[in-house]
Amino acid sequence: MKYAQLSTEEKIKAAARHVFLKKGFAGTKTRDIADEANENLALINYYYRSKENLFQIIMNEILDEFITSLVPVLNDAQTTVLEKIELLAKNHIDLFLSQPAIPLFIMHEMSEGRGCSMQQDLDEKMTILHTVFHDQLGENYQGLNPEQMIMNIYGMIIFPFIGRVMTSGVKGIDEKTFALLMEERKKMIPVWANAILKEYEKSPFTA
Amino acid sequence: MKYAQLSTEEKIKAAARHVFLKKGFAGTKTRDIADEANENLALINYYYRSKENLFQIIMNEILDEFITSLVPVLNDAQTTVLEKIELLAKNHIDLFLSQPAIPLFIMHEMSEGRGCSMQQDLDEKMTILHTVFHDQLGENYQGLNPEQMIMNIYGMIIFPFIGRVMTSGVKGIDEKTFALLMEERKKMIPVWANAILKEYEKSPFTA
DNA sequence: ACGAGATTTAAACATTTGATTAATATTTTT
DNA sequence: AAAAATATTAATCAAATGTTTAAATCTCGT
Repeated sequence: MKYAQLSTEEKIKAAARHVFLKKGFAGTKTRDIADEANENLALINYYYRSKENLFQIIMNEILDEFITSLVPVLNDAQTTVLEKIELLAKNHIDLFLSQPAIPLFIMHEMSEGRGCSMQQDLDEKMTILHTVFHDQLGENYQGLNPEQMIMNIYGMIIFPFIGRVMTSGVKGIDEKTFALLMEERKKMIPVWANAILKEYEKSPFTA
Repeated sequence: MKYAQLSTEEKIKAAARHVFLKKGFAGTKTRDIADEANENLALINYYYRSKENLFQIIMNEILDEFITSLVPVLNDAQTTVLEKIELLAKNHIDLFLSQPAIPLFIMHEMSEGRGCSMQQDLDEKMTILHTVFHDQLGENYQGLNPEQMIMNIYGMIIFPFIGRVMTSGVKGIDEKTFALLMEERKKMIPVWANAILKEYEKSPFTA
C-alpha cells in the first residue's frame, strides 16, 4: 500500500504532489490524484477546497524547498565565491537527485504564470541582482558579468535534470549511471566554474 | 490582423504553434487556438482531424528545427571541438532568441511522453554517445567525461531560456537586455568551454 | 450563369472534469 | 451508551472541452 501510515489528508497531498510533479497542473485530473491516493474523489475537495488551492499549497512547499537551498548560501557574507559554488552544487544536486522532476516542474508552472508567490519571494529575498554572491563576483573578477556567471553555474547544475528526458532514452545512461554522473558533478562543477573564473582573475601583468 | 496573408489552414497551424508553445498540450484548449487564429472552431478538425494530430505535426516541426541545428554540427568530422562549440552556441541561441519558448516546451512535452518521435530520431541520428563530437572530446581531453562536458555546454546554452521566468520578473533584465546578454553568450560560451577544457589538455609535464 | 466541390458557420453532441450533495459510517465527546 | 462531530461514499451537477453535423456560403471550371 502506497503512502501507508499517512492520514487521509496527508495521503492526498502526497499523491497530489506526485501527480502534479509528473504531469503539471493542466495535465493533472482530480481523479488522477484520487486514484494515486487510493481515496474517494470527494475527499480532495473536502480537505483542500479545490484543485487550484491544493496545487498552490504544494507549489509553495516545493518553492520553499528550492529557495531554502539557495538564498542562505547566496547571501552568506562569510563564505567565498568558490565555497558558495560548492554549496550550491551540493544542495541543489542532492535535492534534485531525490526529486528529479522539481526543476522542470518549477520552470514550466512559473512560465505558465502559476507559482506567482515565488516572484514576490525571490524579489524580497534576493532579487538575484542584490545577493552577496552577485556582488562578490562583480568585485573579484574584472570584466566578468555576474549575471553570465550565475547562468553558467545554474546551467551546469540544473540542465542535467531538465534534459534528463533526452538522455533517459539513450542506453548506457540508466538511473544508476545518471546518479553517479551527478555525484561526480557535485565535485566537478566548482572546479569547472573555477577554470572559468581564472580567466578573469586580476592579473599583475594587466596593470 | 494577426497571421495576415496566410491561408486558413496555415493560420490555424501558426496559431496552434503559438498557443501550444505558450501553454503546452494539456494547457491548450481547441477554443484557444480558434480564438488566436480568429477562425471558426470546427476548422481545426476540418483541416487537422484532431487536437492530438495537430499537436504532433507542430511538435515534429519544432523537433526538426532543433535537431537540424544540432546533429550536422555534432557529426561533422571536419571541424574541431572548439569550432563545434562555437557553431552550437550560435545556432541554438539564434533559434531560441527568435522563439524563446522552444527549450522549455520540448523538455516539458517530452517528459510527458509526447514527442516520442524524437526518441527515435535522436537514437537514429546521433544517440549522443556516438557523435563525432563525443569521440573528439574523449580522445583529446584526458580524464574528461564527454557526457559531463556535453551537459556543461548545453546547460550554458539552454539554461538562460529555461530559467527566463526567474529573471524576467527581475527589473534590469528586460527583453532588450536579455537579448544583449545572449549575444554576448554566443561569443563567450566557447571561451568558457575552452577554459574548462584546458584543465584536461594533455600536458607534456604529466607524461 | 450554373452546378459541383471546397470552405465556413452555428449549433449540438458526447465525454471529461472539478465540484457538490445527501446519505452512511466512523470517531470523539459527554 | 447516546449524541455530536468528523470522515467517507456513491451519485449527481454544471461547466468545459474535443469533435461532429448539417446547413449556408464561397470558388471556379464549364
